[in-house]
Amino acid sequence: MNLRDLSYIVAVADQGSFIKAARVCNVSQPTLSGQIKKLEEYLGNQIFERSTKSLSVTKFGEQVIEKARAITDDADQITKLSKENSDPWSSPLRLGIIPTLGPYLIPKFFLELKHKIPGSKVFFDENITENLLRKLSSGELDAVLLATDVDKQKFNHIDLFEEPFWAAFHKDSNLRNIDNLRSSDLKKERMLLLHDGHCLRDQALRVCSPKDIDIEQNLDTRATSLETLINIVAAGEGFTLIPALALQSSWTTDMGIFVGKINEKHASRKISLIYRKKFSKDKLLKELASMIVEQSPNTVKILLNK
Amino acid sequence: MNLRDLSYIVAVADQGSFIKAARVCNVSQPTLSGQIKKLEEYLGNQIFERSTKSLSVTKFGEQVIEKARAITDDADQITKLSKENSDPWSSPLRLGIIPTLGPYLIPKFFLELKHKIPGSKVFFDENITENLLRKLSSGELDAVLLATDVDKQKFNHIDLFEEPFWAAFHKDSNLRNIDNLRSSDLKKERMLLLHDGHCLRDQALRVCSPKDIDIEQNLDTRATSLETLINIVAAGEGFTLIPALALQSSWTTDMGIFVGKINEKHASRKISLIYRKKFSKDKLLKELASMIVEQSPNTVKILLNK
DNA sequence: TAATATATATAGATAAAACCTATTAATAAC
DNA sequence: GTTATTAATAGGTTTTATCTATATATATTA
Repeated sequence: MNLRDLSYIVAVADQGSFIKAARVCNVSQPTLSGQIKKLEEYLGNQIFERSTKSLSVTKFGEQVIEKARAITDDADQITKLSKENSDPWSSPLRLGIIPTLGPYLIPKFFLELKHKIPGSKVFFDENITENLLRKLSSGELDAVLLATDVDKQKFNHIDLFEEPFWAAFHKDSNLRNIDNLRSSDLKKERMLLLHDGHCLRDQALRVCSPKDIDIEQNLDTRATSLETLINIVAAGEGFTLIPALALQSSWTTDMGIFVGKINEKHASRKISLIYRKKFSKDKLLKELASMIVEQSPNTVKILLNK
Repeated sequence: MNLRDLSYIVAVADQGSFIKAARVCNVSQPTLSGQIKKLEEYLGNQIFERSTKSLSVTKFGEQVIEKARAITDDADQITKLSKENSDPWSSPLRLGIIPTLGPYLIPKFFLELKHKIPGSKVFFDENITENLLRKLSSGELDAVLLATDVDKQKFNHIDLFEEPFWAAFHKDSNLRNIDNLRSSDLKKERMLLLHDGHCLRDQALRVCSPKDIDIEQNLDTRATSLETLINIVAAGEGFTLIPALALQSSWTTDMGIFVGKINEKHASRKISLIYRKKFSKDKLLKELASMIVEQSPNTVKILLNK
């Protein structure tokens, strides 16, 4: 049995003639007759009763043709699906992003994307790195925006920019008096951290491991968001590291918090777009990547310019 | 696109591996890979994202596989249909029969048929010859039982038996005194006839055209059934011709009607089973024909014995 | 770091099938 | 009897599916 054969019998049923059906199917009449004969032999039953001057459908043929119509219709739907899908934006891009980046980066490019590509749709999943990579591997997500290097064998990556860390501290902190802030200055202060799993936690610890934090005994702070950290800083409990994009001027104006950029090369994190090596819509991701870089502030546009 | 290709992608989706799917489909792995690749190229979109150590289905692939499952399921149904249909009695035999034969012949073979072939089903259509032949041509009926010769070029026929005509007359009729009844005897009496279209009407007129009937002016009787005719005979209005199978002994015992066989060769009609030349279940009809002959009384079993 | 095992892709050859043209057969209409 | 129409048959060509053998890529193991 064969999709083509089924379309042949549907055509004969519709046209009431082998010759006409052959024309509709763009084949010669002997081809059509032969294929239908073979199908009937394969099925062991006649579909048509034919003579030179009359053609009728057997009871069995009626049942077969009904199914054949369903099949050819579904096959047409597959063709239609593939036409629709040849627009890479026909289905939403499923994009994962870490929580310390999502709320600050998404507003910078999302409106522009909607504007430049009106049909574009993005489904965002804000989650910690580990979960995002698992979902990326399983195909639940199409791409993820991370601040962590990943296995270059397993995934492709487009580096977007280098995001510097800033220190955020209380107005009464000693740090306020330091002009050119360095990580060594921070080691004297108490550092506030996010929960396990947040890559920013590890990044902050890599930049500096200050006093008063006994990582081994898990006695450090474990906030679930940058906002919470800032609130603790505002309460005078310590300082924290903030990635550049998350900085808000209102912290200084309303909350008595001062911020200072850490002037060291390693005091930053690299933001990359990660996707599966065989992901078919990689072209779309390259577009997205350049749009994100374009819409990002100059302070972070480092990587792609060099 | 191809039914086989669709079953390949369904197998890969089910097995989660090209190699395993190839085993399930009884083809080599390169064959399966090649065909799926071709299908993806034809559709212009990836169905699977594959590497040597992981396999996932694209969003597009999910939609295609859903349709592919529907298609392969329907294809299986066609195979199932053809298996069911290879029993010729899987669908009812649609059998036409003329009204002057149906009520008397059907009881003679129907129970025996049910007994010998338990799965057999017959759908009867009792109608006049013209309608039956129209339905036979169009395929609405599979075969018809007629007392009329038909175009041997167009239809096949199995002759069953020769059914003699009897005269049925009132006990006071002059015919009662005739020992060896002949058609010439009947011409002196008034003959009662069925409506136009009933073949028995024409057959009766062929046997004898008695007095008191002005066929041209349509002044003859036009009953719609043999029962009605018999009632008119019982009322003493004339005589009628009755085909042998329709004779009832109660007519004489309860209604004062006498019957006599017309001892002439042409005073009979031939009952045949007619079907389209290309009808695929002709074997089944031959079975049915011999069963009818077998179950018919000896008085009519003439044709098949010679 | 190399060796092994596993999965998919590629290459080239072979076998199967679908297809075409030309012709025949059957039937209906003239 | 001739012509027109429709389906079936015959024989040859092209296309396609399939196979085996091999290459490539990636985990796992030694």
